[in-house]
Amino acid sequence: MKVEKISELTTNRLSVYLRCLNELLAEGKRTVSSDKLAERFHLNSAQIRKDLACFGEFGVRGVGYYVEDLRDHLQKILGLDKNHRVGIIGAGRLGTALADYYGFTQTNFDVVALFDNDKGKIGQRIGDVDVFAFKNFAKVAKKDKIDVAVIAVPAQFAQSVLEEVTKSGIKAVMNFAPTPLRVHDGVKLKTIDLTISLESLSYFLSHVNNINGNN
Amino acid sequence: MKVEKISELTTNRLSVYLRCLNELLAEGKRTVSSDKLAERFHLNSAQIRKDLACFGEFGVRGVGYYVEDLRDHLQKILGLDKNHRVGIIGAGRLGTALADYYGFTQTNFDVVALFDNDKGKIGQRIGDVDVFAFKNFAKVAKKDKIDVAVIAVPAQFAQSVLEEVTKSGIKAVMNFAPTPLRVHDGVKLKTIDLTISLESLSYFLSHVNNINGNN
DNA sequence: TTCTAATTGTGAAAAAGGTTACAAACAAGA
DNA sequence: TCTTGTTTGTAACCTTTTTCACAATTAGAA
Repeated sequence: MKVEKISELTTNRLSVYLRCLNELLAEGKRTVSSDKLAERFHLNSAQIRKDLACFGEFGVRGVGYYVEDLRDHLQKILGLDKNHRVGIIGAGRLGTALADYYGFTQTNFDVVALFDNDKGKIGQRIGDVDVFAFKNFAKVAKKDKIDVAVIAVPAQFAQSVLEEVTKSGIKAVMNFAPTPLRVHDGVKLKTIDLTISLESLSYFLSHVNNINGNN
Repeated sequence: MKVEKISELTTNRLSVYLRCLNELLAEGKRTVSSDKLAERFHLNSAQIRKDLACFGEFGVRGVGYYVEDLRDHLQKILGLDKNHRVGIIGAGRLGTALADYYGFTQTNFDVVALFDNDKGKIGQRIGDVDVFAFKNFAKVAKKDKIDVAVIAVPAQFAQSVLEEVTKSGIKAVMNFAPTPLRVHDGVKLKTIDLTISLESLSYFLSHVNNINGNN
């Protein structure tokens, strides 16, 4: 087992493995080999084994992995054994769509508050979630124990929102504003830039030759 | 200039460069060197030059790049000189949020139709866009010249939606369902999996030590 | 107990991606 | 025209990521 720095590519795959294991578990499978996993979900078996090896020896040679056992380990490794409390900044279409995104409600992420500057939105209730004034972020975040912030505001406000959020002690931020942001050390930022994805897709559309399938 | 296969990492960066150039253009800058570009937008100058070199020689030694000229080239390379017509499948919260996503309206992507199976939604108008029955996708896609499909349906339906969409001749698909999909050759699929991003974020939250800032 | 078949964990090779460093090219001033 | 200073385009190098290949380990059958 290596204690080195784990790359984001690896953690992304861990999430995929977890999903696969849950599926197998739902089918009542008790054990699975890295080969079977790889074949069924179109992954690479050596990579699965290597990724897992970063965190310990979970398999049994000659047998494979115990599905439930490995699932539990992965959940723990990914920090999904604890609940996370999410605050979304920006109560526009995207923000409110995210507020009841299946993935949030599905896993251990509870959206507990929306924030906005628009007086018309503050005080409203969207789904199960109240909209607060963003200027009260720190206060609400503390009271509601928010540990993940989602930025869903226009690009020009994103950096200052991030600063504010960071100041209040949040360590994990997901950014949907199509702009790169600077973060302080110790804060993890993940940006999902739809503009980049779209434009990149457009590239492949006008170069249909060089396409190699997936992703 | 190399005609090799261009990686997605490169096309993603091209989109970033384009954004930077537009910003410089708005400020009235006529030329820019790769060094200045890199410094200002926190990129790497050699990488910029290398990425551009895949498509031609756009710079002038001793001078740099002509901002407007390079912008136009990048737009062309990314296929953003033509308009794209987007159909979104799934008129739920996410689908409708995407329908008036700024990035779509902003760039050359027009959302021209939403599709759903829900009788209550079919025939409605959301923003500027009509909701059609998904079973009529091929027909509407042809009539409205849709060339990009966005999948915003629950994971269990995503694969069959993709098949249907592919059958109607669409070559570029963006998938928001948190599940990997299989595509036929010649179709470009880009999946944005929020569950993976969230769970990966969760990992870094419970391992706050190993954090190295950005992305 | 010994043998066989399966499967892990991992070092070594290969591929992909990113950075450094510099010759070649050009602009502008002497 | 020649010289100086700048900046590109790219070859060489380095790093990271992925894949290959196999010794080590285990379960179960003989």
